[in-house]
Amino acid sequence: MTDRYRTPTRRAGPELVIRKLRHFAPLTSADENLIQALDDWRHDPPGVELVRATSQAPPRLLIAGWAARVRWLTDGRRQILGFVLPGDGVALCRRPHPMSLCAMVALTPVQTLDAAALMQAVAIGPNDAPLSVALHVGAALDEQALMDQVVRMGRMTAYERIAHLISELRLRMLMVGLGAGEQYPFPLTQEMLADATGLSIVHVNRTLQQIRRERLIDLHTGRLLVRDPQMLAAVCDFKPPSAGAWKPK
Amino acid sequence: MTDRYRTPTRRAGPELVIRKLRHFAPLTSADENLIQALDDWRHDPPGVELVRATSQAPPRLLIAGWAARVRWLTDGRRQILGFVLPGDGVALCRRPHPMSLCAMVALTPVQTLDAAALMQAVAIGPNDAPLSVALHVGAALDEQALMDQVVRMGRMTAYERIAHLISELRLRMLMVGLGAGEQYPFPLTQEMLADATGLSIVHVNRTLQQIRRERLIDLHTGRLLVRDPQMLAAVCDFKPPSAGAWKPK
DNA sequence: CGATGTTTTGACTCGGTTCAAATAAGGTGG
DNA sequence: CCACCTTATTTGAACCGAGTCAAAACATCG
Repeated sequence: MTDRYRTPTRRAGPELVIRKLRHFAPLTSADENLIQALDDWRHDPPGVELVRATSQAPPRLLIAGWAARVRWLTDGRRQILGFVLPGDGVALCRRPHPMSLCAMVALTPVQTLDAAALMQAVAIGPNDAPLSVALHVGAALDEQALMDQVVRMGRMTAYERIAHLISELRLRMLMVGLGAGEQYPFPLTQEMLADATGLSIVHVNRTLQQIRRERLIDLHTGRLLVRDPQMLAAVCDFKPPSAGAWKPK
Repeated sequence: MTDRYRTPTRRAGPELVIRKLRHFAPLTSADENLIQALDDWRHDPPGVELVRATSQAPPRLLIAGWAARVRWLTDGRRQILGFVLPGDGVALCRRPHPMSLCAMVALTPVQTLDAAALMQAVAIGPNDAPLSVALHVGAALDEQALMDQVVRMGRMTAYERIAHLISELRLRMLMVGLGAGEQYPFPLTQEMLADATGLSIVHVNRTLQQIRRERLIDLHTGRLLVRDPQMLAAVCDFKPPSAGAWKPK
């Protein structure tokens, strides 16, 4: 695999996180400095279990590369519960609890940053401090995403599921400032999409072709071009997480 | 509808909650008294929105009757995200956040109890107080249930989905002491089961018949008899929420 | 250049949906 | 207690969305 997903420099990485959290609360410059100052980097190759389902993992931030939250059935079937994008947390849960709720696996080469100092600061400060609020809103959005995942697989057609998932990923990338001009990095294989949408690989392939044929998206070699974001959202009843949760720019 | 689901007396209701939380942490008698002392009751008929998706609701405890967390697509399709059983929380989320994440609807006549005093006590006390821990574990289990829901609909057959869902509900009822001798209240219609499992009503019906034919369960007029809990769990790879989260009796 | 993983295509099958109608169960009012 | 209404369950038959199997075409990388 190329190092296409390892691009962020020392400064650009934390910048992603700040950009995301600023959507949720007006960070103080102290907050931003705190995030900029994180420096315990770590690189992992694809396939690595960043979080094990059974044990508790230390909190980190994903700075570059993609990961997925995953569950396996004993017979080998795999279900992806959600994707983890740059700027998202890894084991950032604030519940004081010995068990992490599911495994997280790197899908590409991945860079993470230790976030213990961040969580420490939040734990000490008041519950309504901007940083704390921002993290809570982020956690709420994660939960919303999990609910969207349920609705997709419970009540949507293959076509809608994929359009909806892509709409979600697009919005999340937009929020952290990844991609420009409706062009985004998209390192997912069709197998990963299948495991995330509850479809077979073959059917994902055919459905993608249909969406492409209808000129809603373009998808080649790790790059996604969303030709018609509005139509893409319309065909699958995609609605950005409800008003009030965060204010888009 | 009968008043089959309105049975708990003034004392038996809170008892359910205590029984549940005791699985998660050794409550102090002060904790238990606090719960017993809650007394702002409320009764609602089936169909009532206990929580609206858009606004924030005050925290309550469900004491009698069943509810469901629900999402609607604009064309009317409905998805049930999970069921809420006696002893469970209603809007018990501890995130200080203006948005509730999805609607909750009463499926039967329902009794709830105001839990503001409970949340207040927890907010004041330390984070590792037993009561606080218990609520956190409860929240973690809720999240696990949501993940199970994803796996069911993403990667399981109709037969497995229903067996798995019933296994989950059985375990949760066991935990609060509802039902005895493998016989449990079961107020769900096949339409509700369909909306929860992502299947059609007709197919739920046929699948239930198959499970009955195989003598795993018996299901009549609001009562569930689990004839073979182990086999029921085995056929769908059901595993109780991972060890450490709570210790079954 | 071969080796490996990913995407694509075709043909066939099947699990689950849909539509429509019959039957059963509960709830209500006389 | 019966007649009636409504809602829930059950059945049958036709259909279709998505899965499976197998092989070909592409990419990417060492």
